[in-house]
Formats: sequence, C-alpha cells, structure tokens
Amino acid sequence: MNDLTIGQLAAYVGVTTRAVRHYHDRGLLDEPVRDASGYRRYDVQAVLKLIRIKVLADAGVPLARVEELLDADPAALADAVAEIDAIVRGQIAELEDRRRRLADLAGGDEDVFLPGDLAAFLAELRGAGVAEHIVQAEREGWILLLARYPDRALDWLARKRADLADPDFRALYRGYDHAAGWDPDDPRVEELATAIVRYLERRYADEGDAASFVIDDPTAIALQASYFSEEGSPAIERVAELVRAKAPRALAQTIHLVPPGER
Amino acid sequence: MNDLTIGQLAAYVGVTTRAVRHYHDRGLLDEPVRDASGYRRYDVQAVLKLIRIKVLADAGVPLARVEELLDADPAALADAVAEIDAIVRGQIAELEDRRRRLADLAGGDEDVFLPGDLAAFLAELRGAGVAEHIVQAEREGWILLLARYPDRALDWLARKRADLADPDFRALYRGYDHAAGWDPDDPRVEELATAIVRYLERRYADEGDAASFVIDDPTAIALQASYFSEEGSPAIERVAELVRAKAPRALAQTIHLVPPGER
DNA sequence: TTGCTCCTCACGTCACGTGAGGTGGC
DNA sequence: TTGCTCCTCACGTCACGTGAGGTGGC
Repeated sequence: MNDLTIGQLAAYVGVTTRAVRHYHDRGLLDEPVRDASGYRRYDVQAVLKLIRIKVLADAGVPLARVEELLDADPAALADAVAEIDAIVRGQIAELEDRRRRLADLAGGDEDVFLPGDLAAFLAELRGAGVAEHIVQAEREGWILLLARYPDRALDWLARKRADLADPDFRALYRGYDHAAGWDPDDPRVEELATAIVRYLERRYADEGDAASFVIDDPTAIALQASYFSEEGSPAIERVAELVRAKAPRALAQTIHLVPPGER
Repeated sequence: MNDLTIGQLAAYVGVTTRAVRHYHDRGLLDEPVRDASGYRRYDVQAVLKLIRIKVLADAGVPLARVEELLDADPAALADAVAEIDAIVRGQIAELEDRRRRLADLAGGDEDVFLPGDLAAFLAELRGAGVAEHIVQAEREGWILLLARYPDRALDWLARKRADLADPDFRALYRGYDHAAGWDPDDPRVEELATAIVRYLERRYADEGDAASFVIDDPTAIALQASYFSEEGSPAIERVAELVRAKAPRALAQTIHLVPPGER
C-alpha cells in the first residue's frame, strides 16, 4: 500500500495527470503496476524519475532528448546540462531584451526597433534642426532601403552621416527644407541651387572611390528621390532642376542627381 | 517600386515568410497589394506593424491578444504592456530557478527538489550521525508521505524534527540503527527497548494534544513502519516487540507502536 | 538557362488540453 | 448515495514547419 495514485504523483511533482500519461506514451516513464481497479500505482522511484523529467522538460529540453538524458551517465548528463544551461541563459538575456522592447513599444518610441545606426542618424538630423516631417520621411525611406539592401544600406547610411557632419551640408539640408514654401521664382531658389552645386563639387572633387559609396541601384535611387523630393513643391522641383543643369554631367551621374530614366 | 517582397520584409523584421502569411491568415496583418506576378508587395507601414506584432508575440502574447493590442489606444496598450512585462519578469525568475535546478541535477544532489523542510531534516539526520542507508530510507518514506498527505505531512515532519532536537532521542535513533547487527538475545536489545519506553513515557507524559501531531492514518503508519523496521533484522524485530510489550497500552496506541492490524 | 523567390493548398509537429463515455473508491 | 478520481480513446490547440507542385524574376 505504500504507493501513489497518478493524481497524487502528479500533484506532488507539479505536473498534470495528462502529462504523466503522456510520458508513459512517449516511453519516458515506465508504466507502473496496476491495482485491482486498474489504477496505476507509483512508488518513490517514479516520483524521483518524474522530477528529473520535469526539471529537464521545464528547461525546454525536447522530450526525445529528455529520454536520452535519463539514461545518460553523470559525465554525459553534466555536459548536456552545461549546454542546456547556456541555452537557458540565452533565453534569460532574450527575455530581458524583450522587456526593453516592450517598454519602448508602450512608450511609443519606435526608433528603438531600428538598427542603431539609423536611430543615431535620425537623432543627428533632429540635432541639426531638421524639421520633424523630413526626419520621418528619412526614417521611412531608410527602413525600406535597409530591408531591400541589407548588405549595402548600412554603408550608404554611414556615408550620409558623414555628409551630415559637414556644417555646409547641414545648412544646405535645412535650406532645402525651407525652400518647400518658397515661390519657384524666388531669387533664393537659384542661390540655393548654386550653393548645392558648389558643395557637391568640393565634396566629390578628389574622391575617386566615391562611386563605391553611392547608391547605385535604380530602385534605390527612386526610393531616395521619392521620399526626399517633397512631392508637390514647385520650388523644390525647380531647385533640383537647376542643380541638374549646373552640375557637371559626370558629377551629376556619380551622385545620382540624374533620375534613373535619364541615365 | 518603393516596396518589399515577403522575403525582404520577413528577413528585415526577423521572422519567417511562413509566419508573415500566418499573420495574414489570422487577420493580424492586412494582405498587401499584389504585383503583376501575384507577389505580395509591402510598404513601410507593413514593416512597422510587423515589428509591433513580433515584439508582442515574442513576449509570449497569444496572437488573439496581439490583434486586440494593435488597435488599442496608447493608455490601454501601456496597461497591457505593464501586465505582460510582469509575466515576462516572472518567466525570467522561473528560468533562473530552472538554472539552479539544472545545476543540482547535474551535481547529483536530488535533495534540492524536495521541500526545504525535508532537506533540512535529512541534513539534521546526517548531522546526528545517522547511517546513510537510514537517511535514504527516511527520505523515500517522507517523499511518499508528503505526496500522499500534502496537507498534514509537513506537520508530522515538524514533529519528527522536534524529536530529533532531543539528545536522548538522537541516542536512541542511533542505537536502533546499530541494533540491526545484534543477536536478538544480546542483552543490549532489552536495554535499548527499556530506554525507548522510558523516553516515550517522558516525551508524551504531559502532552494531551500529542495525538493531533501523530500520524493517524493506517496507510501512513504502515509506510513509516515499513521503511523504519529494517526488514530482515531479528534484533530490530525483537526491540519493537519488547517496546510494544513494555509500553502502556494507551501510549503505544497514541504513538502507533501497535501495527494497524492490531488496533 | 539555372537557381532563387514567390504562389497556394494541406498535412505535420510538439506537448499536451479537453471532452466523451464509463467505472471504482470513500 | 454523491462527488471525486481514475480509466481509455480520440480529436483539438497553438503557432507555425514542411513538403508538394507549380510559376515568375534575374
């Protein structure tokens, strides 16, 4: 009579009776003797074995692996446990990362799900006084670029961040933004275009390897052009037109001021 | 052309294409437009929504709940995230507990899976110089008792630990152990029995409520008797016989020196 | 042209959960 | 006698995984 029913066994170890029966089906736990009523009757060895099964299964070890480990010698078990423990440690680190992401999600700060380089770039744009709607346009454009060109977009982004470190570029970038509200015949439109061309000439004057940093895929160019061109602003279109006209042809091609269709 | 295929979308966010299609089937993510070949084409909004889905799903939120939360207002989202975060924190704590249990499993120290009280009792037995095979017998017996009588076995165990704090009891316990090797006619057998009865009389003399602490279930008694009786030792059986004969009947019944069948 | 990606079913997986319908123990 | 536990099928669940058989893009 010194034995346990399936319910007592399961409750003591902290599993369901269904789980115990499942372990019988899987061959992890031997079927015990039955009493006169056909009830399973468990001894203390079954308790100890079920505890081992639960410890391993709780740690995420697949039952097929648990089965092997139950019969393993202590050294092999220790090796396996070290391996499992490393996985569990990884899971803890992952969960802690998820806590951070959840907090960001609740805080509405979606930049945190972006690559660090892009988040840094967006912060730099804001720091340079770029209007928020432009920052958002950059954000969306770069997300698409990073997704489409995982191998190269980070290089392109690094290039753009380097440009942004130049005070002249920052001034032009802000000017481009303000120009959206101007009349296309405003004299500042031509001034801006001239300044842009001067900057470009200086920037790319001695860089023979510039092309390797430059976005060279037609679709990528279209992407960048579309989010940067402030659709619907005649002044911006006029600036772009003037820049294309004033820039030497070779330079314009290198840095893709020429839309894809015209190359 | 500023859009992504399902593979680009999935790779960027870190899920499989199958998962994306699954989210479409579940209604979590709207089916995007198709291109001329029937391929799905995703925009940046789909990227951002899929990131939100992944953050929540990774945190263990069921997809049905994820669906609600995607449309929730910021306050409701913050509440839900706080709740989810509490669950994730619980998971981290659980994983850390599992690491400890895994380490114990690898170290071969199975006592750690037992209730703290039992582990402490076993340590006390060892500290009192009790032979290891007796400690193991106690261990197995108490595991079964704890499993069969979850409500009361901890009280019984507390009682036994209190007994063990008495130096006289410890001496008797050790004597009982040594007696296993004696001849049943050894004069020390009768001495031990007399000492046991004297101890019992003193121990239970003034305790009117002793019975409430005592194991009162026939099966439980049989359990304790069977693991403690050193089956096969004539000297031990003789000691038990003498104790039963010498103890006043009322005392013998209270503390269950009388086997169940004879009550 | 070859390999890669995409498409739609539709069954499989993992570790049990959940009735369905019935019997034994207290 | 009533409620509780036990028994054996056997289908259901959850979030996809994994071919099967076929087509489009570079």
